[in-house]
Formats: sequence, structure tokens, C-alpha cells
Amino acid sequence: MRQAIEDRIGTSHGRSHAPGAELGHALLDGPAPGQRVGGHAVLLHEGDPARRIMELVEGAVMLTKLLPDGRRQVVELLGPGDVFGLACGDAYVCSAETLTASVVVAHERGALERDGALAARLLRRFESQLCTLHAHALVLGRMSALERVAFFLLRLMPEGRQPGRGDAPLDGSVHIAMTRQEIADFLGLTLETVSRAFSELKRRGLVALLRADEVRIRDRGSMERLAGAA
Amino acid sequence: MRQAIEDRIGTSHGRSHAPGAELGHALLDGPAPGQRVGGHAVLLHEGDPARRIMELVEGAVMLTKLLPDGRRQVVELLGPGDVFGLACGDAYVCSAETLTASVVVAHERGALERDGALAARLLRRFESQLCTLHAHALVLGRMSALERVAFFLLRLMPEGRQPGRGDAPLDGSVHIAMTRQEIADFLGLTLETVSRAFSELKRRGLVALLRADEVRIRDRGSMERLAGAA
DNA sequence: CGGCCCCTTGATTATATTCAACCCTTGTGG
DNA sequence: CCACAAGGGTTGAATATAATCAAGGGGCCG
Repeated sequence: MRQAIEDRIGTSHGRSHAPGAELGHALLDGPAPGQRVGGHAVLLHEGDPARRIMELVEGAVMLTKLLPDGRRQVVELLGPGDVFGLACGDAYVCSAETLTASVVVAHERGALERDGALAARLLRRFESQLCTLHAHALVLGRMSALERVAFFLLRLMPEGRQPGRGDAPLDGSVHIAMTRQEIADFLGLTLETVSRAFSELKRRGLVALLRADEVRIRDRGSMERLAGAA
Repeated sequence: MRQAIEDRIGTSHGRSHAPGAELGHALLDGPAPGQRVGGHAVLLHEGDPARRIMELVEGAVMLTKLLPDGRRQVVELLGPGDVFGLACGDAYVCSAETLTASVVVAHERGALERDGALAARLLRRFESQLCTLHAHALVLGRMSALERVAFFLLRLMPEGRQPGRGDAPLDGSVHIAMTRQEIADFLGLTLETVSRAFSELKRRGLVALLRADEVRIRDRGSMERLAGAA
């Protein structure tokens, strides 16, 4: 299963790396300021020795953790500016996988001591990511399935969303770059429950499902009430 | 409800603050390097303007978030060295309440720019707290009630626990400074379910319940298997 | 056109919640 | 010193919610 994902790395964006090489190694070798990678590429493996810390410049990445029996949790969804590749001790605590084509920069961990500007930037970003995780703990611990999915959709399309951006196709719809299974792993549900929640939100007229991966929020107020906007 | 908690502040440790004053104000005024506070004292309120950032020197603190309808989630349990009082924008994202008598230092947020050593310390600590939150997301999203409680108990009594410390009464037992409701709010369960899980762990011989708030782990291996030790 | 992957929906079952009663400990006041 | 009240904890029975098991329906690519 681990191999199956890695197989996709070299091919998913058209350029081939050394066969069998992990993307982590490719990044390790390149001194490039920003490494471009395709979608569905595994960047890090939970448990691997943690030599570097990563900044996402562009794109979307998910961080995942596994239980020994295979249950998976997507612990964080990252966007531009977010940081990953954290370690407690000397191993990565999460796997990292791109959702869409992305640009990533990697820093040697030692650079944190020397580069004050980098450290300051990471500090600010860590604070922001901690806040997001706090909110997510509330979602996972205390919200119903419908509430979780509403929360997820609002998160994809923040309030002050300017129309006409590249990822927003004209109207107010969003492309969801995750499968139902990935959404379920993010929200602590099963894929069937996520699917039912989408249908229920549609039935209630809160969202429109243009396609399975194209959603439009019809009634933001009700969605926010569901998601418990504080 | 908010008042009910604050009522306890002035009295819980014998010394009285100014009547009606919040502990946050007491901390604000004192230039003391370490402010001593009693147990069950509210240090911060979610939503209040975030002027300072706090370090826990000694004791135990829990961070909580509320939904509009009153559902509560304990998002983090803090020990010595941990940092709290985070903000996204200009408001605290969590309330903070002591579980036991504690010592806290508060820093003006501006100090982060000036004090490089402080920033470096917080950066390291943020990384550690992010890792803990990642692990907790896995617990909240993917573990059964029994597994969650096992995880909680292991967390209270880490592996390399040296005997004879102040908080370990001779044998390998731990005092739990939280009610069943607080544990439930931490694990995303109800207090009844937590109680049943304790009973089940006892029935299986994995733990001994000396008292409701005094637990001893009898079979660490089985507990770790339950909690999915990676 | 066919196969594959993902998504949706239905029926059944498992798990945790809710509602309710009772118990134990602790602290207080007669 | 005992009785009692209050707060937390435990346990049982009924219920709700999401998981599981199972079948069928697109859309997309070869």
C-alpha cells in the first residue's frame, strides 16, 4: 500500500525522477529554493528520520497519521505558507502528501538556529497552525457528521473569497481536491457518512453539488450556524 | 456558568484576590517573573483580546473551546514548559484553566520580536505541542472509547516514570486531577462512557482503581497495544 | 466500448449517548 | 460524633448516531 502511492510520484507530473527514489530524496539533493511536485505525491513518511523542515509555497498538502491496524487520520490540511515536517525526537510525526501540484522549500533543521528571519516566520506560522488544530479538535470531539461536513466546506471557501481567482470557476463554487475517503479521514468519519452528509446538505438547500468534486454554498448563514461559527 | 467558575478563583487556594477580579487581570498587573495561582482558576477566556502569551512554569493547565450551544472540548493539556494564550487575529482562541496549583509567566506579545531567546524557546515548544495535537487528532478521529481512555492514562504516566517523585505516591499510581466530565471533554466522549471505560479496563486487569482519582497501570503492554503505540 | 474508480444509497448492526437511579466520599453543622 | 447534604462517580435500560455490509450508478480513460 505504501508502495502503491510512491509508484505514482515519478509519473504524476510528467517528469520522471530516478526510478524508485522517494520525493524526499529528490528534495534532499536539490539546493533549489522551490521544488515543484505533482499532485498525490508522498513528500514524507511518518517515522522516517527528520532531517529537514518544509514550507509549502504553493498548492495543497495533507498530513496523515496511521494506527497499526491501518486506520488513518488526516491531521492537517495545509495551504501556501504552512509548515510541515515536524518531529518529536528525531522522526517525522506525520506523513505528508500533496493534494494538488505544489511548490515546497526544505530547510535543514540546523538553519533554524542561524536564520532568525526563518525562525520568526515559522513561529508565526506555528501559532496559526496551532489555532487551526485547536479548532479541529473541537470538530473531531464534539460535532455531528453534518456539522463536520459543513465546517469542512466553509473552510474550503472562506468568507472573504474574492471571485475570479484561478481556483474559483467564475461562480462561487469550489473544486474539492480530495476523495470522499480523504475527507472522511480528515473529519473522523467514514466515506459513506460523508457522502450522506453532502446529500443531506443538498436536500436542505444549503449547498449545490455541481459535480461530486464541485460544490457551491447556497446558504452561508445556515452553514455557519451548523458549523458553530463562534 | 462562567461566573460559577470564577467564583472559585479567589478561594480555592486560601489567598483572596480582589473580589470579582479575574485572574488574568492579576497577572496583567504583576511584573512578577512567575505568578503563582491556585487550582481551578480561569486564566484566560476564549475571545478576549490577546495581549500576552503565557508560559506554564509549574503545574497543569487545560485549554478549552466552547460551541455556542455549550458543548465543550478540552483541546490541550499542558504541563511545565508549555505555552498558551495563542491568538488568530487579536483574540484568544481558547480559554485556559488550571487543574492544579501552578506557576505562570506572561510575556507581552511584542517581546517576541525583541527577545530572540524567548522566540527560540517558544518555537521549540510550539513544535512539540503541534506534534501532541497531531496525535490527539488521531485519538479523537479514529479511536474507540476504550482506546481513548487507555491513551489518556498512558499519557498521564509516561514510560520512563521515575518512582518516588512528589506526584507519585510510592507505588506506580497517578493522581488524576480531572473529573470524569473533564476527561470526557478531552477525549470527545460523555462522562458515562469514560466511567464505563475505566470499569472495563479494571475488569480486564489492565489498571487498578485505588480511588476514582487514583489509578495504577497493571499491564502496560496491553495498554499500549490498545492505545496504538506507533 | 469496456473497465476502473469513485460516489451514492439502502438495510442492518455496533457503538456511544441519553435518561435515570443509586452509591460513595467528603465536608459541614447540629 | 453522627447525620446529612452536595458533588462526583457508577451502573442499567432505552435510544440515537454513525459504522458496516452490500448493491448499483456515473464519469473518465484506455
